[in-house]
Amino acid sequence: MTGTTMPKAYNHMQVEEELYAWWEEQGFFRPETQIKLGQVNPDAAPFVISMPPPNVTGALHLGHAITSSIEDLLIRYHRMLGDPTLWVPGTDHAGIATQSVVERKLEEQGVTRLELGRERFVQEVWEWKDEYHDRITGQQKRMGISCDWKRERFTLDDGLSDAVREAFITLYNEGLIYRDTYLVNWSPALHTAVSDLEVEYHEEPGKLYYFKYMLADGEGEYIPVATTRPETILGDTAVAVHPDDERYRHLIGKEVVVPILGRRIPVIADAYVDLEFGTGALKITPGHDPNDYEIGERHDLPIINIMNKDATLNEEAGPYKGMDRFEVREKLWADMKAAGLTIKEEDYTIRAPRSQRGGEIIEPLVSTQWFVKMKPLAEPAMEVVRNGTIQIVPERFEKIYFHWLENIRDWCISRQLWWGHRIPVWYGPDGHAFAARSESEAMEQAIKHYGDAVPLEQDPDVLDTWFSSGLWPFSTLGWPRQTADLATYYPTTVMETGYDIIFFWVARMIMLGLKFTGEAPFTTVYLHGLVRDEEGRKMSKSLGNVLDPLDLIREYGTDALRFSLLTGGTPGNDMKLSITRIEANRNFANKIWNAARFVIMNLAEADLPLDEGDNAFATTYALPADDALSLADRWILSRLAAVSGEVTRLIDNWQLGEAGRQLYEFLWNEYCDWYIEAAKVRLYGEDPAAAQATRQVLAHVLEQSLRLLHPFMPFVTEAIWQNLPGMGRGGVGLILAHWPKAAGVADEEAEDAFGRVQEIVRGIRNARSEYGVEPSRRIVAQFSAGEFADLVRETLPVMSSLARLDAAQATVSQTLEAPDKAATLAAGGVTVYLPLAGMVDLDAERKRMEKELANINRQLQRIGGMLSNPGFTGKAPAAVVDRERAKQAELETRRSQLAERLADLAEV
RNA sequence: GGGCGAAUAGCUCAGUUGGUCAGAGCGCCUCGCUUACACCGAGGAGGUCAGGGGUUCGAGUCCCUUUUCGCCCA
Repeated sequence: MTGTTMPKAYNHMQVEEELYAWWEEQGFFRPETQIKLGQVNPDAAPFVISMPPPNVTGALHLGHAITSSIEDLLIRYHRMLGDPTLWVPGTDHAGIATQSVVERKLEEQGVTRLELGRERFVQEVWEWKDEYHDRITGQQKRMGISCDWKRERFTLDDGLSDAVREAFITLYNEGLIYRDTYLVNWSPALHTAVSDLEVEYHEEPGKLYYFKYMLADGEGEYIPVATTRPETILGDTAVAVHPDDERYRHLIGKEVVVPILGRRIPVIADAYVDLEFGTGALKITPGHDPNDYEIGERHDLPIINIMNKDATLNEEAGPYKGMDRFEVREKLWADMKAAGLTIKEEDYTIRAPRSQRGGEIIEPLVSTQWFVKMKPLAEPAMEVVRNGTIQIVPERFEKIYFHWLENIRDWCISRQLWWGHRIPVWYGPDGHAFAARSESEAMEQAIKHYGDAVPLEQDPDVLDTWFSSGLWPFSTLGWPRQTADLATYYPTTVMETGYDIIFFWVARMIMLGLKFTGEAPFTTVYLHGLVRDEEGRKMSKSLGNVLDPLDLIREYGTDALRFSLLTGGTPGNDMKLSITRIEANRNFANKIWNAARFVIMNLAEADLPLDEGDNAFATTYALPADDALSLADRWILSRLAAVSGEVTRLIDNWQLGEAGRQLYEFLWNEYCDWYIEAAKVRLYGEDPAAAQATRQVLAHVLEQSLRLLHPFMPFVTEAIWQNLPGMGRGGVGLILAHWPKAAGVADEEAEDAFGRVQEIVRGIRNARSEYGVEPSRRIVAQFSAGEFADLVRETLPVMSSLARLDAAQATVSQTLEAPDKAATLAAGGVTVYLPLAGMVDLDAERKRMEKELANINRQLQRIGGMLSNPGFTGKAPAAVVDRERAKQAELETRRSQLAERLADLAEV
C-alpha cells in the first residue's frame, strides 16, 4: 500500500474553483471542443438549453441555485452521452426591478432620477448592471455550471435589441401591436403601467362603506350603496342595479347625485350586479375599476379620470384635488358623514391589488399604452402542447397553461421607464406613428407619408422586460440574423425554469417563438418548484429573505448544495431548504472521497489494465476474467449494472431526485458498507491473483460510479477521477467521459447468494449485540447450512471478517447436531449456532426465538392467505406469485429451523 | 367561485405503469478510536401512510368524499 496525495477529508474549497477554471479554460463547456476532441458525434442531434437569464438586480438566491443544479445536471448528462451540448447563458436587464433598485440607491445619495435626467440615469444603471452581472456570473461559476460563456448574452445587447425591434415592427405591421387608451394597472410608486401578471392580489383587512346615493328628484329617497374604495365615488358615472331586483326596479332610469360634487348620474340596470352583495346596488366608476370599465362600455357611460399619475386626485375631484387617494378616502367619508350621507362601515376582507415588484397598491387608471393582441398568438401555442410538439413536465402544468391561454387578454407592453428597450416608434407632428428600426428609417417613412421631412419624436417609453425575454431562445442564437448557431442549435431542447413564470415567460416564448421562427422554441418544458426558507416562506427576488448560496457553498461545498437541491424534492413541488440535509450530503461527498482514497491507496502499485472501450472517453478499468471473480465481485458488478440502468432510466424520465437517491444508496450502502469491506479479505489475502482481481473490480466500479454521479456532484467526482491512475490521460476530464452503457446483465444468482451472506452477517451481528459480545472479540460459529453449505464455505472468510467470527474455529456442515448452549439464528436459509460460552441465557434465547417464530408465522399466514386465494394465483402476474411462493419457502425453512432448535432447548 | 398541490417515523422528505413500499437523512437509544472515512462503523427503538367510503385477488399508490394547510386563476 502506498500513500496518496489525497487528504483525509475532502476539502471542497481546495478543489472547486481550480477545477472550474480548468474546465472552462479547456473549453469543455463548448460543443466545438466536444467535436474537436472527438468526444461527440457531430451529426447527432444537439442538446440545447437556454438558461433563464437571472435579473441583474442583485445577488443570486437559491431559486437560481436550483435552476443551475438541474440544468447543469441535464447538460452534463447529455454531454457525457456524447450529444453535442450547448448551454447558452445570459442575464436579463429586468426593467422595473433594476430601475427601482438603482433609483433607491440614488435616493439614498440624495439624487432623484428626474434630477439626473434620462441619459445619465441610464448610464448609472449600466454601471450597476456591470457590477451585478459580474457578481452573478461569479456565483454561477461557483455553482459549477458548465455553460458556454463565450455565447453569453444580455437582453440589452445590440443583437438582442435588434431582435426586439424586429419583433416589434413585425407585430406592428401585422396589426398585432396597437396603441390604445385603456384601463391599465398603474403603479403610482414606479410611475408606470404594469401588465396583469405583475399585479398580485392580497387578502387584507379593509372596510366596506355603506352610504346613500340620494335621488336627484326624490324627497329624501336614496339608493344604499356599498364600496371598499369611497374615494372612487368622485369618479362615479352611474349606479347600477340588477334588472330583476324588486327593491330598485322603480329607480332604473332615474338620476342620483354624486356626494359632495353634486353631479347627476343615471341609475342603470345590468345583470352583472350581484343581488346578494352589499346592498345590491353598485356604484360604477369606469375610470378606476376594471369591472366598472366594462359595464361603462356596455352602457356607453362617460369615463371620468380623477387621479394623477402619482395617485393624488386631480381637478375632477373638486375640493379634494391634490390629496392622496387614501387621504381622500378618509376626508371624503368624514365629509359625507357630516352631510348625513353615510349609513355604516363594517370590517371586510378586501383583495388588494399590489405590485409584484414594489408591493404598493396598484390603481386601475385609464392611460394610453401599447398592447399586443394575444388571441392570434395563443392558439398556435396551445396547439403545440396539445399535439405533443412540446411536452410539459410535470404534466399537470399543462392544464394551467391551457387555462391561461384560453382566457388570455391583450398584453400591455409599454412601460414608463427609462431602463429597457425603447419602443421603436416615432411620431410625426400630428401624432402619426412610424414603427422603424432607426430614426432614419422612420424618417423615410415619414417623408413618404407627409411628402416632406418633418420633425419626429421617438416614443419615450420602453418595452416590458418580458417582451425581450420572450425572444430569448432564438435571439441569443443570433435571430433575426440567420446565423450558423441558429441553424444548428435552434429549436432548443429543454426549457427548465420555475413554475412561477410559466405565464410570464414560458408561454410567451412559445407564442413568440412560433410566431417568429415558425417552430416551437423547445421540445420539453421542465418546471421545478420554489425553494423556500426553513419556515416555508417564499424566497423571492426582492423580498429580502434571500439566502446566499455562496454561504452554503463555502460551508458545505457546491456538490453538497447541488445534491441537496436535486434530491430534496420532487418535480414541480416546492422544497423547504434543510440544512441538515446539506450537511448529510457534504458527508456523502466525504464518504465517496474516502472510499476513493482507499481504492487508490491500494491501486497505486498495481498494474491495472484498461478496457479501451469505443474510444478514449469510454476507457475504463478492465475487469478480470469471469472465473477470477468472487461472489462479492459478481454481486457488486450486478448491482452496478442495475443502478446504472435505473439512473439512466430515471434521468430520461425526469426523475432526477430519485436517480440521485439511488446513487447515494448504491455508493454508501452497497459499495462502501458491503463491497469494500468484503473486498478487504481478498485484497489483504495470500492470493495475489485474487487481490489483483479485487483491485480491478474495486477500481472499475468506482470509476463507473463516478461517471454516474458526476452530473449530480461534478467537483468531488472530477477531483477523485483525476486521482485515478490511468484516467484523465491527455488532459481529458471526467466531464467529457462517456456515460456508462447499460453494462452487463444482472447476475441474479450472485445477488441471491450475496443477499444470503448479508442476512447471515446481519443476523450474527444482531446476536452479538443482543448478547453484549465485545466488538473486538472473535466468536465461534457453527453453520448448519443444508443446500447452502458450499456457499457458506466459500464465503466464510468474508463472513468472518464482517461478523468478526473466528474463522479457524468455525465449522460448516449440511446438517449439524445443535450444541447445547448456543445462540441460534436462522438467516439466509441456514442455521447458525453461536456457542457463546457462559453468555447464553437459555430462557432468554427461548423467548427471543419464540418471538421470531411468531413473527415468521404471522408472515406465513399472510402469504398463505394470498397463495390459497384463487383470485390471487389466477389473476396476479406469474412473477408476483412465484416471488410469494419463494418467500413462503424461505420462511418455512426458517420456521422449521427455529422450531427444531426450540424443541432442542425444551429438552435441556 | 373554479383549478392544482400537500397531508407517510419526533423533524425534513422519498416512495410514477397498484403486488418485499412501509423507506432515507437528521434526531434518539446501545456499543465501538477494526490500518478509506468519527463529515465514521455496528446494532436498535419509532409510523393503523390525515378521516371515511369504494374499485381490485391485492391500494400511501386508482375513484368518491370530509378535514387541515398552501398555491394559481377569477
